Amino acid sequence: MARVLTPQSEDFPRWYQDVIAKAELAETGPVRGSQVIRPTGWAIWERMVAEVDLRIKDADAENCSFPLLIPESYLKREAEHVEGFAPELAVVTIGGGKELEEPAVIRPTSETVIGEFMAKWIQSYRDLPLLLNQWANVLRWEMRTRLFLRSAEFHWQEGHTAHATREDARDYVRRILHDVYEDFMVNILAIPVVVGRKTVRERFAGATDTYTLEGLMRDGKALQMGTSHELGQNFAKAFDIGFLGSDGKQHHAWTTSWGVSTRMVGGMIMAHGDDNGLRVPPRLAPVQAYVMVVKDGEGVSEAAQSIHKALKAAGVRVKLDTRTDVPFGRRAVDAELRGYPVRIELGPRDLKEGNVTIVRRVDGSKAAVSVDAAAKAVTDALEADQQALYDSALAYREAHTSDATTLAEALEAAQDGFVRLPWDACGEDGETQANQQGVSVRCLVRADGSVPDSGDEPGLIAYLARSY
RNA sequence: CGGGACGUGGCGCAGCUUGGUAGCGCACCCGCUUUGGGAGCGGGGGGUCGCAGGUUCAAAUCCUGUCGUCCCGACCA
Repeated sequence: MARVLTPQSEDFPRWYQDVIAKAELAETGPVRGSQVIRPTGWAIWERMVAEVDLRIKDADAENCSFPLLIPESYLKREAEHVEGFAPELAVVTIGGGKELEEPAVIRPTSETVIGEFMAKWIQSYRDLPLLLNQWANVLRWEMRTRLFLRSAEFHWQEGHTAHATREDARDYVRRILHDVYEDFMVNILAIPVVVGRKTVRERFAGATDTYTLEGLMRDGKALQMGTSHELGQNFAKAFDIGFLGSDGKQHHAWTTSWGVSTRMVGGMIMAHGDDNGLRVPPRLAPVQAYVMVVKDGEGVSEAAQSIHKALKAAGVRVKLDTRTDVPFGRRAVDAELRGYPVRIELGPRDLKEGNVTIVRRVDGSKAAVSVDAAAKAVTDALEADQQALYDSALAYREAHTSDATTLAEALEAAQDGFVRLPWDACGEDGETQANQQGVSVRCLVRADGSVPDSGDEPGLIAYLARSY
């Protein structure tokens, strides 16, 4: 078999770029840091959107749309927020050929505009909670960019909510963290995640508490797959989001924000991909089954049509390929690069025996199955391989997670995956030292693995790793 | 922002040292033969060499300026 991609073991970043190019997922745009997402890549993102959106709605948040441009003055109202974002803002100063009275910032995130409007819409405790979400693109002028993982412009969903009490805000942030994000990542993306709390240093600009979901990529580096923040009353005070309580007194609301982005596409690629290309988890895959006519003749295309129909009827997302003028090898390699979970090959040779060949992307296995049993075999394979991908990602993570008792030990082990180190043995000074060596504290968890309410709880465990 | 490199058909590159008006691989188009792991042969289309200026009879090649991109570092939900 001809070598299509740079092997992961030879040069992982190169492999990553190769897959994205060869599978035609995306390429860089004309302006620095911008990216063009091609149909194959966008289809994967659309599936992510569909699944995450379902869960967001189950959490009772409603979708809406806020403007791309934000008055510059809004950003300045929350001190830490401006400080955090100022260096990466793009600002519009001219409109219609005239200098604008007030420059408009292209949104890097929308806490500020949404806060402004929440203030208008909330009068009473009866208006709370207010649960909003928007699917949007945002812009951050990043110094160094990589397709999907860190692009200047990227697509995401950003949820913004306001609550009457701190407890309610906290509960909601946790609900999003677990019921929306963790559930999606584990059950659809098939990526195990460490769910925890960010240290003060890694906290979102303007938040009081930041939570994260960290995945481990196949090169031993961690990737933040999503975050959820408690903003306390910081934004409520800056934007005057107030309400009259049942006690007849005026209060500031407690707000939250949370998001996942196109970065997850990069995470899916790096958590599951192998030297033959993508391995897209079946439940996520825009194309789950790829029906391929190997060669014409002897009723082959009729059989292909009927299998295509049967699979569709069984609820499988299926693509039919009858391009017999394109060589077999090219089509097989393309299907593997794109990570279609199951390929059904039909040719006169198999059909003579009443069979088709079923090829599974996860383990590369090939099996002859009778035409009648094909649909069932495909749905069974999809289910089994969803689990198989999760199991292998979990096994990889377990094999690349170690325990350390001292910082020095941890820094050594962090060269190849996660290290668990008692937070007491690390601390903020240790975190600074780790950062200097390219290692960061990804998050803090309790000894039982649950998410801490505060960074000051005794007995916390820090997860350290190199990261994207 | 500090250090390094590079801009030549769609992509990847050679040519530049020793100026003479552009070449290779892939991709693309046509034809025939092929098709169970990126097919073979033959034919063909497409670039004025990032941009501007200069030297020269003559510039992709030399000089100056300029713009852009990439890599390393710093920076970074």
